[in-house]
Order: sequence, then structure tokens, then C-alpha cells
Amino acid sequence: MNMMAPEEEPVKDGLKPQAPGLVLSDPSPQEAADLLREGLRRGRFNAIACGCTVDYEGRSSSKLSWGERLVLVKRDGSLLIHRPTGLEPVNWQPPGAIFDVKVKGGRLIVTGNRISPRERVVIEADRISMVASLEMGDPGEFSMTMTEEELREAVLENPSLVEEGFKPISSELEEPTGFMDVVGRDRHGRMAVVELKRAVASREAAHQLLRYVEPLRRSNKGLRGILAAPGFARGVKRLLHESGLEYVTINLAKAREELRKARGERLLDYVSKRS
Amino acid sequence: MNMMAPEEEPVKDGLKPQAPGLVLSDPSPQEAADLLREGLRRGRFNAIACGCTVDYEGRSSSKLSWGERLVLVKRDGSLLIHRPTGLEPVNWQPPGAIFDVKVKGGRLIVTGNRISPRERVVIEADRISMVASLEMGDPGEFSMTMTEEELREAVLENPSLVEEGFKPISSELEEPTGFMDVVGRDRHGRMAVVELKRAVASREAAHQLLRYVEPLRRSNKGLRGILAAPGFARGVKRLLHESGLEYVTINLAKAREELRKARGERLLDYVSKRS
DNA sequence: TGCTAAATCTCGAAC
DNA sequence: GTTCGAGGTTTAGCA
Repeated sequence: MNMMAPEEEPVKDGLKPQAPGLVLSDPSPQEAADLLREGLRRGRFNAIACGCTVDYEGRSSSKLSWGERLVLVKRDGSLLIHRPTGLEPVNWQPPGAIFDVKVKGGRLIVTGNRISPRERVVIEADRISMVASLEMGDPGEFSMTMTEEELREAVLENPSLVEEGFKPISSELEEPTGFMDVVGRDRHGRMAVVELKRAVASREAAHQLLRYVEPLRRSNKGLRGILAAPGFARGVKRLLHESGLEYVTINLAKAREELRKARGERLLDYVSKRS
Repeated sequence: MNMMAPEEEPVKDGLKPQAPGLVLSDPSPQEAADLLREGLRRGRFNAIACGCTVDYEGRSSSKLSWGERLVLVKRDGSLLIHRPTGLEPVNWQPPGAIFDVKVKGGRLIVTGNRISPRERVVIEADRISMVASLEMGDPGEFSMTMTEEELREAVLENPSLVEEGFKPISSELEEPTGFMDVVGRDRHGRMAVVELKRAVASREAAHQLLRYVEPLRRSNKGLRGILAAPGFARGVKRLLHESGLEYVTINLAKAREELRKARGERLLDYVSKRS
């Protein structure tokens, strides 16, 4: 078995303060268990490469027979088990799991327990090829653009993205049938419900709009329903037409530009007020 | 920098056949790049613990400022970037990405490119604390029980789970409005469309059922629509009633038992035929 | 805690 | 390739 500590020589005493993390290659199950336990205690990011079986019991139940995987155990109680291919973990546990680590019959056994819903993942590992227990600090900020929420903002900033003369009244309005993205009046004063999609709109999107519009039409015969998206799956335009609904093709690049412009103006406004 | 090879001594010649994988601690960006490139060439499972920034451009676009993360690069072109907490990767690339690995300005730069949709993830890493490039074989079989598909099987095996006297006619029947889980006749010969949910049924599930049933009612006035689920969100039962639909509370444990029994019988049947 | 709807959803299956 | 629906979906937001 090999043992390494980044930035310094191998540390035998796992309890030595401020150890920046450890990596063991080909550890015994006991050594792996000790390092994982210490890592959990210290709030480290732990990774175990091993041959293992995995059992899950909870919302569903699953069995995974023996194979080599990478197991990730995070300090917030997240667990991920990754096979050598595929984006998605084959088994997992969302944050909040409580872990039990033990050695039994020469195997490393890691159990992740969660309540609400009650569920459990049991990993039985032999042939552990690596255990890493790493101190990780991540102060980084994550920002994303052109979510549906930003598309909604863009429409509120420049309603002509939907239609010339469209005037939004409210957004995210709740009705018994659900939340409507944008509600407003067209240039003729007719009410319109707009459902926004940031990607190609499917049949389901059309039905989503219909379920908002239909009940409201009982009291408002002239209510328009508009599905606004950069594109439409085959048959969706026809489906909309049959339901008395409409579609608008949204120019995403233009929406992005509108949003950028509006934010720029607000920033300039803010700066001029302060200067 | 330390260097290790599980099962054998450190291998300097990265091209040596059948190297079972390598782990580097505190490598230079160049060493990390070399090992990652070799790992990709050899179809290994690669993991990099590093301080990095991440940019994404594609279906959306995102920026992640500097922090310490674990980057996973799989042989099928999957990429995952995990922060120290949270179940979901902060950035990723589904299978099929083509990777470019280089060193520039003292940094390790890993780019994952995908076509259809066109998207790109760029990782710029400094302070690399670990790179692991691991041979992994995973012949394991994964099986899961009590998916919606199995619930459907259970209902087909024992239709009384839905209603006494219910006789299924077809399942997964496609209509212009979508796929209906189960269609059959009740004890009085009335047609019924059954929508199954393996978890608490939401408003959306009720509307999903309605969109199958409503068009069919034009030609079949007496058509019943039944939402069958282990539970129902607040207001869903009322919504169903208002739409002329019905609900049935499914006993999941009983469904599981029915399925187990039916499969057992088929197995016995199979065995008796062979003996 | 329950519920709604988005997501760079992913994944598999069918057409 | 497109479309559709399930998922142990997860996650954020809100009552």
C-alpha cells in the first residue's frame, strides 16, 4: 500500500491537524475505512475507486452486481456511485445522508441512510484501488444565463418579443390550474396568457398552456393563449390551432440582447444617480 | 510530485501496456495533462482534483469562478465537475464529448466539445492536488424494481388492483394526444383509461389523464378516466371530480406482492414444463 | 412540509 | 435524428 499527502510527506497520524488530505493507493479495507471515517469527520471530499456491489432500498429498490466504480462521498452527506461510462450515477443519495463505515468479512461496507423519504444505499467493496480524502474549499460563484426566468424578464422588458403592442400585466400568476408565465393584454385590449419555453416546445407544453387557458375561458370567451418558444415539435402548431391557441417563435438571440440592453440601462441609471 | 501505480511500482513509461492506472499527487499542469491524455487514449476513468474556473456555452451559458472541485472524465466522453457539496454536478457534458487537453500560461486547460447540440465546457485549472487515471471494468448488471413499468405489469397481472372486475385490453396505447398507460373495460363493459403513477400524483398527472380522455369522449360519451396512484397531491381529487375523472389509491406493497407472485407462477410453470 | 414547474435535465424507446 | 414520457429524477421557490 502506498500513501501520499499533497504538499507534504505521508502522514501516518491521521489526526494530525490541518492535514490537507490524503490519497491511498491499494489500501486494505481497514485502511480505507479509517481514511473515509476521518475524511467524513473533517468534512473532506472523499473518493473511493473500488470493485463493489451496491444495493438500494427506498423510493424504489435496486441491485447492482459486482463491478469497478468510483464512489464519491461529500461532506454534506451526498453520495454518488459512478460506473466507468455514463453521465448519471448508477446509485446515489441526495444531501443529508448519514454514513456508516465498517469492515466486515474483509470488505469495506459503506451505508448511506436518509430519512424522509426513508432510503438506504449499501456499498460492499473489495479490491479498493484508491481512496482520496481531500480538503476542498470552493468560494466560487456560479451564474447562468438564458434560463426560462431570464426569458420571462426579457419579455417583460420588451413585450414586442411576443407581439407588437403586447402589454404584460403580471407574471408567475397562480390560478387553480397552475402558474402562468406571463399574462397581459394585446393591442386590442384582449387578455392573453403566454407560456414561455426556452427550447423546442413539445406537445406537453401546448397542453400546459391549454390547461391554464381553458378554465379561464369560461368567464372570458375572448382569452388568447400563446405558446412562445424558439421552436415547436412536429404537430404542436396543429395541436395549438385545434385548441384555439396560438404560437409565437421567439428569437432567443434577440431576447438575450434585449435583456443585456435593459440591464445596461438600469446600470447606467444607477451609476448616474450615484454620481 | 508523487506517483503511484496500484498493483505494481510506479511506471514512468506511460505507454507501457496494461498499466492498471496511475495516481499523481500535486502534479504539475504538464504532468496532469500528460496523464489525462494517456488516460483518455487508454479508455480510463480519470479524476482530477483541482482549483479551477469553468465556462459553459451551449444550450445555456454559465460561468463558475475559481474554487476547488473534482473533475471526472470518462471514456465515453462524459464530463462531470463536482463541487465539495451538492448531489448534482455544477457543470457537465453528456457522453460523446471530444476532449482537448493542453497547458497554457501554467494552467491545465481541458475543453469538452459536443455537437448536436453544439456545446462546450472549458476548465482552466491551477493548483492540481491529484490526478487519477484508473482502469475500470464494470460487468455488473443493474436491476430496479417498482418502476412505473412494473406497476403496469402488476395491474395487467391483477387488474383488481385498479377495480374489481376491470379487464385490461391494451397497454401503452398511442393516441394522437399521447400514450395511455392502460385501457380496458370495467365490469359493466364501460371503457376506462387508466393513468398510473408510482408516486404521489400531482395536478399535472390529472391533466395528463384528461388530455387522453377528453378527445376520446367525443366519440365515446361514457368513457371513464381513472388516475391510479399511491397518493394524491392536495386538490387533485377535486380537480379530477370537476373534470369527470376518478381516482384509485394503489397499494404499492400489494402491487409488488402481486408481481412477485405472478412471476413466481410463471417460473414454476417454466420449471414444470422442462421437468 | 407540501406542492409546482424548470432543467445545459438524462435516458431509453419508438418512429 | 426527432419526439415522447419516466425518473429513486433534483432543485429552487413559495405557501
